[in-house]
Amino acid sequence: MFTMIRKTRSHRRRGEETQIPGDGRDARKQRTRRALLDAALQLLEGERSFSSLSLREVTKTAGITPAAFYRHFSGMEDLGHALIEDSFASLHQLMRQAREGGLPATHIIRASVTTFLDYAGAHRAHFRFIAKERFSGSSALRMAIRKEIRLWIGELAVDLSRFPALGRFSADDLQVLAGLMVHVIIAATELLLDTPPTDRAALKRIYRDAEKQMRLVILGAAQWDSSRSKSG
Amino acid sequence: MFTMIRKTRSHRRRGEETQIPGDGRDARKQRTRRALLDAALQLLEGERSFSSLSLREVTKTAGITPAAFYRHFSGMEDLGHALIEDSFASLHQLMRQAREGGLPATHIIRASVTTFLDYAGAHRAHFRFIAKERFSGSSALRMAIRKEIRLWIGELAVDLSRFPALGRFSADDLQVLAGLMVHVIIAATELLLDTPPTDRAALKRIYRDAEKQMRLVILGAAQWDSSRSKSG
DNA sequence: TGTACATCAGTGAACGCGCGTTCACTGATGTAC
DNA sequence: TGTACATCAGTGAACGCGCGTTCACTGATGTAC
Repeated sequence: MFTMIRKTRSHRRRGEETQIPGDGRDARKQRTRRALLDAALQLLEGERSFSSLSLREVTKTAGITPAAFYRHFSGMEDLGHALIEDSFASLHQLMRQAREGGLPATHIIRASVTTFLDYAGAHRAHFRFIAKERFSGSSALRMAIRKEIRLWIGELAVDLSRFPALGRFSADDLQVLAGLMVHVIIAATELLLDTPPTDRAALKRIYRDAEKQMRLVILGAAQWDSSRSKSG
Repeated sequence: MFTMIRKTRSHRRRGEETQIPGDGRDARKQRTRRALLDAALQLLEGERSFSSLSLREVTKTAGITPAAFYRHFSGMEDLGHALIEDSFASLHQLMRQAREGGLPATHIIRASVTTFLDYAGAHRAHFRFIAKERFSGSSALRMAIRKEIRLWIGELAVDLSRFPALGRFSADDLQVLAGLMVHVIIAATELLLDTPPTDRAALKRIYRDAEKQMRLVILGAAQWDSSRSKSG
């Protein structure tokens, strides 16, 4: 009841000039939450896997006491799910940009591969977390990640269906094709994350090989005939 | 000096009829070592990742005291490396069989995919361990796994070079093609490991889709021209 | 505007627990002769 | 073959440590009037 009223942000009606903007109780809390997420990502940058992180070291890294953790998350599993949301929000943003901004019709393969790998390189911590937890996380975490990847494949399949050249593809086979493309990108991303950003030559090779593989897949797609495939 | 002499297995010269075969001190030790490896694999069957296993629970599962662990491994990291050896020995055996036994010239794609996925399904514990540690293991473990995968891709590239149809491929591009094929198989294997062996329909779909992807890749390869590719 | 009260993010101490590693030991197995 | 001695896989107790979680608390921020 009264908590509802409390939530209406009526503070900062006065003294606005002396108060640091966004430094209310809510803002502070959000900042601490962010600090916890960032602390976990930071600890994951190295060798460690999420399941080996302790609640105490995350709070220590974030600069709060262990008990305060529970003001934000019910436990480490909860924080893990928040990290997945965080990481895929990153990916969704990229997809939206690519769809709205529109990639060049020519060199569309190179542009797609480059766009994605650049983005992954710029969000290493998030993508590294996803790569690590995709197989070794808890069942719930793994399922959440797989759901997001399936979603991604589905969206790509829809995008692909708009290409006249792929008219011969059944809906089923479009999913298979999209799955293959996404896995080429995932494999390249995983390679990218294991390469120091300073090793320009290695990075270049990863980009080039991913592009070649994508081109090879598309060459195959151009020859594909769903009616000749067993269940397409 | 004398330890060399000791190692010559001169025991069981007498009393052979009462002694259980293979029950000497060495044999017992090997059996305990095996029990430790199996205990770790068993604990990894579920949600757990290797880095979250404790030395104590591995020894408990294996039925020995924690201190006895050190008679076999210097620590958990050491046991991890033994598990990788163990797991890839499994894979090498399959590769040798496939190369010697020879796959049918017709339906070779289906046969390859089926052979591999059947094998992975029959060695779930080993392949699950590899899938989990490929990204979330310690740096040394990850490197060991990547080395094995690179080796596998290299061997496949050599096998592929023998196909006259792939004559137009540069050595570089053969590696890229082999890499793509191996990744199709890895992606399917990872999907397989997350599917209960009882779900026949889901398994069938994984086999079918992997086969389609492989066919698509080969269709693309047939159209490929290395001389038209930037650096091939 | 000023005051009295409510909220609640973060504190610090405490708890019982499983951890990795060490150590002196036991007793079955193996070796020398 | 029998005996005396050596080896060493496995034991069980002990250690100090970081863990997750709980609790009563503090004090800055927010609200009511």
